[in-house]
Amino acid sequence: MDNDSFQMRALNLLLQIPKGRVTTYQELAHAMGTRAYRAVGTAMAKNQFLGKYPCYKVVKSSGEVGQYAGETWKKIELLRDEGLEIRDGKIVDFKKVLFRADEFKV
DNA sequence: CATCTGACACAGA
DNA sequence: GTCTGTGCCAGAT
Repeated sequence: MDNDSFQMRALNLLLQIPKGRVTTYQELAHAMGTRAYRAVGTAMAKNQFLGKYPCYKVVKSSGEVGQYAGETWKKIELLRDEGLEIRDGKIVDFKKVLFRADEFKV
């Protein structure tokens, strides 16, 4: 199915993130039961099903937006469309909009 | 099988 | 709070 690879599992979890909320590579990996936060980012970079999966909702644990297909500005614009406030590349009230690992559906 | 890479995270200064 | 170095995992070479 669409859930047989590490990458697909990560992308699938993105669909659970409500509008106006974001998650981090760390939390996302933790929700998958692994510590491969590096691999999560790498997986996204190799395959972005932009439009299919909201990969722009995945940011760094520090609250910075992070990279996005070499066009970080676009990631920021998309996040702003979600209603998020971004200040100098960092999400305002980051903790408020953060979708924690334990919030993901079991 | 060995080595490098990367949309990251954490510890130390 | 910042900056630098090291560790991490899965996939690619």
